[in-house]
Amino acid sequence: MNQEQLKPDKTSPKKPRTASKEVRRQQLINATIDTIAKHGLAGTTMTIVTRAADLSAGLANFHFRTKQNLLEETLRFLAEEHHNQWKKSYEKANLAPKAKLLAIVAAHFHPKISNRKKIAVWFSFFAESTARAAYRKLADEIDAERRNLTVELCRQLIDEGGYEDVDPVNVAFTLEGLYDGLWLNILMYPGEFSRFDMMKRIEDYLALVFPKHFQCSPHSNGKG
Amino acid sequence: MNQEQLKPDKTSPKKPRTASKEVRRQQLINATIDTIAKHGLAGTTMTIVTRAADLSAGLANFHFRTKQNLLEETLRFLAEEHHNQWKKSYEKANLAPKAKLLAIVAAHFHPKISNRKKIAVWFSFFAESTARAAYRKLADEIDAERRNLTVELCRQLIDEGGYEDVDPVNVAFTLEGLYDGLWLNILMYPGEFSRFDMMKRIEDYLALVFPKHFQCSPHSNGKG
Amino acid sequence: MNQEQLKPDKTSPKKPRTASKEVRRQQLINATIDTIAKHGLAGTTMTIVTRAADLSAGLANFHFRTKQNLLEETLRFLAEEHHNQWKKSYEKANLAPKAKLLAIVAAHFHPKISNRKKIAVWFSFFAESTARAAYRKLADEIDAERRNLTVELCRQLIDEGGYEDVDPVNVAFTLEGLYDGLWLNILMYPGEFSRFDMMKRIEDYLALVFPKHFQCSPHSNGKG
Amino acid sequence: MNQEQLKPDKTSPKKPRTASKEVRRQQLINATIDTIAKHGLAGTTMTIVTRAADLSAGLANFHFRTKQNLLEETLRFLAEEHHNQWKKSYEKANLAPKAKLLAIVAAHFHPKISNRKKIAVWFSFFAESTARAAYRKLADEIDAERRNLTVELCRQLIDEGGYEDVDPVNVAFTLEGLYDGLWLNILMYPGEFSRFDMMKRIEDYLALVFPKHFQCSPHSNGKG
DNA sequence: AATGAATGAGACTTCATTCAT
DNA sequence: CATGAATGAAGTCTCATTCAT
Repeated sequence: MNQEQLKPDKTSPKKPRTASKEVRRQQLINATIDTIAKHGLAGTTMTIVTRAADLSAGLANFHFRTKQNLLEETLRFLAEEHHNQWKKSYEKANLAPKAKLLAIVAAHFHPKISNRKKIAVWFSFFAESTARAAYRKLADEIDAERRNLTVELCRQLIDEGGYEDVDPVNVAFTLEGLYDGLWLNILMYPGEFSRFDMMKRIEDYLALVFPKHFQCSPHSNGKG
Repeated sequence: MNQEQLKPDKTSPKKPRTASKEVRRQQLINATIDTIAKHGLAGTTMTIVTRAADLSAGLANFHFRTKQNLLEETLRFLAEEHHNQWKKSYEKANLAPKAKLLAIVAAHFHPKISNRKKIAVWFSFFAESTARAAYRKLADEIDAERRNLTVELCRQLIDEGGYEDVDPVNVAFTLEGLYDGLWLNILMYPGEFSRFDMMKRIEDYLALVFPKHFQCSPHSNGKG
Repeated sequence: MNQEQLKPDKTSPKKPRTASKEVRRQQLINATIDTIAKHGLAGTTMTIVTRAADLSAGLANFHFRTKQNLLEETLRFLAEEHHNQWKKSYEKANLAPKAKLLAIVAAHFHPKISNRKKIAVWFSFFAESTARAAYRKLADEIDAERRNLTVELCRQLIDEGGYEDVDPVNVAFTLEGLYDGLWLNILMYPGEFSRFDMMKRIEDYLALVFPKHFQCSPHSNGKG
Repeated sequence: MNQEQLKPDKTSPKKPRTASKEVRRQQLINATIDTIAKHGLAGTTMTIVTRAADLSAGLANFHFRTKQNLLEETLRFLAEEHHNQWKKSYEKANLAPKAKLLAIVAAHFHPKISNRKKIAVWFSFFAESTARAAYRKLADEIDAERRNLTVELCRQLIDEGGYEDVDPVNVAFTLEGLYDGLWLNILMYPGEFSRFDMMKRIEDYLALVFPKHFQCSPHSNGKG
């Protein structure tokens, strides 16, 4: 995994005492993700983060100035990683609307994006969003762009399939709700759901809305 | 609202110096909910909570022993309140499966249950559930009971309507995912969604799955 | 044991809700002794004491005004109990000096006086005597009277036996030192020494000083 | 005295902001000894200790983690200091048993070891030993080693002098009792006894037990 | 670029004492 | 005489941040 490579090998006799600004920043952000996932946002202290990064307390301050800033940069990193993930698949030219929609769904449940650790971090920030407007603003921006695209793709599917009664906005919001709800399942019931269970559940919903484009998959026990 | 009545009027010359254990506990739990909603779990201190309850710092310790215990009791209160809400409607005898299912949905979005303040608290606990097993256990228990009932109701609807391809377990989990995802919307986009928008979205989904029982509602802009 | 009788039977359905001032005071003093022995002076709180006495927090305040006062009264009780013990035996008329001296020794190691619980309390007060002059004053007074008597008795023994080289003051101080040192042994090595071991050790010393009056007892393993 | 040198001069414009771990630890341990002697164990707070050390409150936690740990390390320091003191004199090769025994006695009453301040600390820990097993264990270990040596030395003296009726174990325990009892005298009657008074009293006892080895010193008033 | 001792504000908690009942 | 909820000062400990090295 990415952050593991960056973390210096503890068994090696020496670790390099200097590294580039970017390497250190990423090292600390990865350690922050690990720590929030393990101890929760309330249990995340600079000491734990810097120890997880195998760096000194002073260095975190040097690179991020304040704890609050480190947290915000961590959220920004996750947001950008997420954004890049779906943007990359989505922008492959010549994809049909159906394939583009599925690309967004797949990105959402890609293991790099939707592992339990990162979901834990997302929900920590969601939970604090009432208290900290900065978090909500950040989360808002990426959601809005993706949702608008989803609305557009649904419109195209409606055109293609002639689904007269379907409201594209409604479908897009329901999809967004499903994304988050299923993520929460991954968080709360660790080990019970695979990414494929989740994607299947989304596709089953799409099959109901757009039956000419998507097929309802065969029964399963719903637990993967 | 309840906690407002309990909070003594600060302008009155005297407040009663003693009250029953139950009154004080509820007063503190209500103040805890207010505080988490306003400051987040990480920003919730005993000082803020007790000041919000207009009580002394020592009293919280007297009634709840530790902060952690107060938080857990607050979560338990919310869980029980939620549980009572849907159980009450659900148990009205002679209700058809469709009506029972709708009763559960309505309970989930009842203003007493799903106002922004309480949802903020729920998500705070969800976020910490990785770090604190006690939270997950509590949330688990109420979810499981309701989900099992939903599976059973779906099974009855399938029997009644002959929906051969519908997997009741799958539907139940998707519904649960939707509940949480829509709650998150209420949290993240305050003021944009009414409880009726949310319920309509659920019913639209049910209309797709069980078309003989539920009607898809007419178009809307999805924003309430 | 004394304090056990005073402590109401917890299994009885009712305890008398009122009792005389003296009974309650003694109940609380006994509970204080138990608590200091068990938790140390630093770990002794009014809550623990009153719970041990099976009484309410307010009552201790009613009877003793402050915690400090309760502690001092407890020390005074022990001091008086100790004083009465040796005074009673000592004052039996017609006792010879040797018998009187032995009476004082026996009183010091009487099970009512020198059980591990009470010794623990004594040393707690000794330890704080630097910080709290009141404790030292109290302990001083009883010690001085007894030591003066010991000096007088030694003088009489010296007269009787013609021990020319013996300094009665020196012997008295050494005896006092031995009393305390042996008490400390009882405290530090619970279960290893009986009162008879202790008294024998004192008598061995007296046999060395006053060989015509006391006999050195036969060898033992020194552990009782 | 040692701790005075370590304490920076408050009137100097600057004190060094950093020092080695060992220096700070010793500075805090010395301040702890001063504080216990002055305020008693129950009156010893971290605030008082750190102020006495002229250091910040947080630093004590940084170096000792908890108050309890600081107290235990303080006791350990005293125990080791004591142990080193008698071990050093004792191990001087070619000393006769008599000289070795006197070396142990002298170490016990050496001003570095048996000043009133440190004795106050010792008795504070003795008093709490019922409540805190850790204290007793620590005190036990050093006592046992020294007492065993004393037994051995007595045995050698008995051989040399042919004291048939003397039980070496008994003498050793009596000596230990005397040590502690005389220490308590130093604590309770400050200014009344010199170390020489104490040592003389021990030697008088030894002269009674081993008359061929030790001489009873001439009379004194027993008060130094 | 990096360390880690040091600070101090503020968190949680304890506990002697008060007081309405 | 008795209770026990309530207070609030003071205690221990945490932790983001600073700074000399």
